[in-house]
Amino acid sequence: MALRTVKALEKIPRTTLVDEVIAAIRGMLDEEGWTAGTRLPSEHQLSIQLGVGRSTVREALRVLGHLGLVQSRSGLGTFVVGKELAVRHSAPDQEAEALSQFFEFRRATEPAAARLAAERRSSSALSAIKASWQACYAGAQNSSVDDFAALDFSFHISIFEAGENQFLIDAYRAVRPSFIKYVGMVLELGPLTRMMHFHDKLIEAISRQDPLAAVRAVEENFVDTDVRQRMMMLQTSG
Amino acid sequence: MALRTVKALEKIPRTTLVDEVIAAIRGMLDEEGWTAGTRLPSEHQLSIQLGVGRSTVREALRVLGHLGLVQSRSGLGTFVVGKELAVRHSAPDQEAEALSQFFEFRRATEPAAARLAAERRSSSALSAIKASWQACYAGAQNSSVDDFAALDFSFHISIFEAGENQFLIDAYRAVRPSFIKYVGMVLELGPLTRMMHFHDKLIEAISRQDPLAAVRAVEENFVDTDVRQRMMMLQTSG
DNA sequence: TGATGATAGCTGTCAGACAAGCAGACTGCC
DNA sequence: GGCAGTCTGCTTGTCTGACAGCTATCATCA
Repeated sequence: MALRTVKALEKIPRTTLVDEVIAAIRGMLDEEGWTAGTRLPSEHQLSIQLGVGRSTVREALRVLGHLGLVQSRSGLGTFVVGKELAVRHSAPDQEAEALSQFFEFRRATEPAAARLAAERRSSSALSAIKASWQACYAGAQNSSVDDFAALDFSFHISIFEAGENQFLIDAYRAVRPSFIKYVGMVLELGPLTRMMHFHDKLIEAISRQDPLAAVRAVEENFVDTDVRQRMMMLQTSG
Repeated sequence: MALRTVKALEKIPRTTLVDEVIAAIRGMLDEEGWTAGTRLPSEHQLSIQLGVGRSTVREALRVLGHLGLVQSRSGLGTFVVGKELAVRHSAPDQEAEALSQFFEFRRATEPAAARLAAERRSSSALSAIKASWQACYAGAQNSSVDDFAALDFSFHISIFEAGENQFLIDAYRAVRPSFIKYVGMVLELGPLTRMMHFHDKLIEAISRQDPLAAVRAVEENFVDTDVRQRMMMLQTSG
């Protein structure tokens, strides 16, 4: 179980300009008191305001549009669809809060996916799950934490794919970056053995098409995972 | 309950070029046998191949990147992250399948959101829920089906917001277009009365911070909603 | 052999251009 | 006065060309 905690030269953040603009506009939605229906500044104005090119603003707005936050209408402008969460509470341990929310999200979606997978899995989907699991298992020997988390994600998404629900698949795939980040964090605490066991049970349940057992396997994986507490441990130890 | 089924001039499709490119590339991921790690054609090549400008391709790839389907790396290219579902089964009634999947998705996410909302709702979040519900109720009198569906979505997303889980909020918001489409379809079958009742029970549960009752209310709303069967009715009646 | 530097192709970003959509003002007619 | 049609200015949608910065590859040289 030699997970190299390599932190290669402490990983320069290197985010893209578009992502920064996305974050900036999300921030505006929070703070400017814009309610649903408000018109945003035009792309041109935004590009000046933020000091970037119009194409950069467009790519950002396109993503926000697909997230359902804004809606662009040709000739009219871009409008706020929903309002963001007013205040991100508990600013001090924002990371811990996000981590906790992330596991809540998994807990909400994974049991449903496991059930669907057990109900519908084709034989090829089952092979895909097993293959991902093989790669995951092999990766535990000699991968960096992040690489292993990526393999673990592949395993989980393969279960969603076996469930054949495009909405759930899309929703889960969208959290891939968070998965890698947070699972990587938690992994350093070393709950690998239990996770391995859980994977085996889950695959077996899906394999014999037993939805109840699949759901149970997933839910057991979350039991006594008080993430916030772990986060504290991580913070004090690191 | 005068939902005008207006179908104003049967609604010209009018999709944007970027969305077509997104669909085209998703199709490629399906059919070209690209596995995770495969490099896509360069943006320049894609723009030629699809007969559009490079910025259009870029906006599409940016969205696909945020969906977690591809990943662009500066200087290297764009790579497939996960593989799409191999074959969308049951091509004949694809709409019915999507509708069914959509309600599966709601069923997976809404109970979790209801529970969180009941646990954490701030008083302002509760006001927001009640306000959305007022608008929704009023809209039932004199809105088009689509407008009403949009109001209903606002109501539901306000519950997610009260739950204060950014991952769930994002996931739910992303299905807004589908919500409006499919809820609009189902509404024409007229289960409005029951829905109204459900909304009342849910708000009450959240209001008195009773997670179990909130979850129960949401789940009752899905009981005996055999969506596929309804879809058939819709098809034969329309 | 091994380090070094040039190179070619890629994404990231920008600026400028034009088409098309839309609301509101404006004009001319009845 | 009322109204239909037109004009105008602003907006998004799309395309093009340009350049910077990144990276793997490969030839070059010590």
